[in-house]
Amino acid sequence: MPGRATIKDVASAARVSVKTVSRVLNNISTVDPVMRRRVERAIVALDYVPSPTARTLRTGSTSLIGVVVDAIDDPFFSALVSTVEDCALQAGLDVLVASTRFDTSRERQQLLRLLGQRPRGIILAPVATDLDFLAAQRTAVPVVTVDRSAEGFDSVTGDDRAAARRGVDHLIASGHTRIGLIGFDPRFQTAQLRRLAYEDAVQAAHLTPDPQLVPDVPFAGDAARGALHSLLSLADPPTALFLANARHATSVVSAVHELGRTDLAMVSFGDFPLAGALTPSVTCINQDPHRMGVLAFERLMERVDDPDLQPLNRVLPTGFIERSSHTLTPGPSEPALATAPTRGRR
Amino acid sequence: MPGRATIKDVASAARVSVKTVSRVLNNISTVDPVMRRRVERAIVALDYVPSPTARTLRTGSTSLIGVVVDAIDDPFFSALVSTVEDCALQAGLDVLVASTRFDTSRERQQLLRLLGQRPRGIILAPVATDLDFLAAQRTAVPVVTVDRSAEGFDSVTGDDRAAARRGVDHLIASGHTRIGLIGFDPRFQTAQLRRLAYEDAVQAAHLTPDPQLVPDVPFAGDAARGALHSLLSLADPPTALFLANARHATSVVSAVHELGRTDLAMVSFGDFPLAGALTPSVTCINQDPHRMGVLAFERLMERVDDPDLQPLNRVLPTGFIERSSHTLTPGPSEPALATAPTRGRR
DNA sequence: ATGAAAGCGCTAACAA
DNA sequence: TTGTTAGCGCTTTCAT
Repeated sequence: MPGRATIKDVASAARVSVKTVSRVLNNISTVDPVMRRRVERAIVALDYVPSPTARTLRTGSTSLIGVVVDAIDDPFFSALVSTVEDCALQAGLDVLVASTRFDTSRERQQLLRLLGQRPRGIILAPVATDLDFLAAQRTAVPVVTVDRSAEGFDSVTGDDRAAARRGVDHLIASGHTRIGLIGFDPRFQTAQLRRLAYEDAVQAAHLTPDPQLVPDVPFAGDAARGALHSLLSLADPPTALFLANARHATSVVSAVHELGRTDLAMVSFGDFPLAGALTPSVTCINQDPHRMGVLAFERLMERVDDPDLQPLNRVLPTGFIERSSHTLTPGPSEPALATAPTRGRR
Repeated sequence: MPGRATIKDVASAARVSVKTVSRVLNNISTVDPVMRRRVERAIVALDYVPSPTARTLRTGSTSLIGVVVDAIDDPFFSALVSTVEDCALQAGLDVLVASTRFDTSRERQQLLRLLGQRPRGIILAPVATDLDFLAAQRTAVPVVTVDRSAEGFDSVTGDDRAAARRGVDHLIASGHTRIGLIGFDPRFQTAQLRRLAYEDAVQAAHLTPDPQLVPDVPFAGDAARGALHSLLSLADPPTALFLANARHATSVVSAVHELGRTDLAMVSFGDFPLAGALTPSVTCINQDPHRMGVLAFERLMERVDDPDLQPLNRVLPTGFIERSSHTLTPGPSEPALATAPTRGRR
């Protein structure tokens, strides 16, 4: 095990200076073809591979970008990370991933770790609202936030409030007057916006607001099932559910099926696999993580090239997939049997 | 823009030598508490983050590991990556991700890029069978493969053949004699093993083997739907389907529901979200990506500590989740209505 | 217990 | 066109 060859070894083997080797490595045109040839042969002979570490230390610039999301196994974020990884590959960058698990201190820790790697930029789904340490001059790294925005940073988000309003309105239009909201975590911006939209819709339809219909559900863990149970045991339980995010939607849908309560109308914020195959099929607000990833990456590269850009908050329109779960008509409170009124899909 | 703080800045701010700062950073016990305190305050005050690059250059060892999988947005692999990320965080390592998209040349490219970052080790779901360049002495990096094995490397895989056999046997025990296999890509080891198991089962039950029941389905893309259609248009179509992986299972289940052909019996290799909420609920072979991730990571660390270990092929038992889709009884070819015989879940 | 100085492999000034 | 020299930020002898 002779240890790795260094640029010096190459230089002495080729009987040139290290600088000449460096020039060859960096494809600088002003190198005599003869020497270039000598250097190239030495490189091959010694199995020389340049050290990116040393280069980075010298130039101060890595080929790394960081991606920090709530959880890598969340379908929405795994799609996002996957897209970013594609973009990065094309741009010749490597991707560092880290997850926050909705925990601000873990987020901070992860961000600091990442910062240590001196990435060219970071794409972040922010948990904390106070990200000052990221903006601190001494540490400054280009950051684009996704899904949620943070003061002073570029962002690419969905139009949460408008989309959520549309979803709740659909439920109301189907005749529901008691609509539960599952997935409200007061700490998160998206949750807040979606809740505001819910309240707008309730108010616009002159329904009776009821805080009991909007339990707090922490993002982390599986609190959604518990929320469903407490909602169902209310004296005057909801006949419809607005599911504020796809993760909780998946839990709630599972629970609803286990309980045989498929008579409950539902709209989910965020499409999820098999939503259309369920009985009844679940109506969803459709976010596009791929597009979000592409736009965030592009913006990040713009900012890397010009750090003095004004922060830009890009809001993506969301789609709406009308399936059947929102149309369930609230019956006279006799829960229907396992298979609900809806049947006519395709 | 004062530039980043360095260890020197910290040292002069704390009025100690760089070595003392270094000692504090590396938690060396022989540091006077008073000085330690001074250093710690300076670190906070200056927002100092040590440079792993410089440390790496000096010590020759990075704090990076690489994870290379088929696709980051595959539920199985996103769970795996997520677990590895957790382990890495605990061990103080950062995670580089890359995807192969089932493409050997992309795999090679990704691996070479990763190698350039000098990671401590790599966890890889291999596509190519020839990974010699990874083992080359000068480049040698510890590698543990997951899901599939490769000659000469540690691996953590499922017991594909045994598990698949069990799944097909269940279908046969329910009375099916024409069983389709969807998800066979001849290029992949797991697919081959699962197909062998399928053939074992068919033979053991003295059924008539029929190659038409086993279409080639490339892993990449969405060829599973097409395979389903061609299977269904056979003169003597299958009454049951063995779905050889969770990705294709999701596609097929969607298609089956769109076609209203929920009378088809199914067993899926790999559990997936909502499998239990569908009607009928889908019986699954249950792999545990979390466990696989933990074991792969642990093995990688062992190998990092001792590169001369003998390669170890760890095979994980898989679970079996009996739900209802495998029990559908092959009727006299009159497709049942939307809701199949099964009903009694919970 | 602490510090001064050397050097990891590379590139950027500056000279020649 | 080519070579010399001085660091990038850190850890590590080796003194003190």
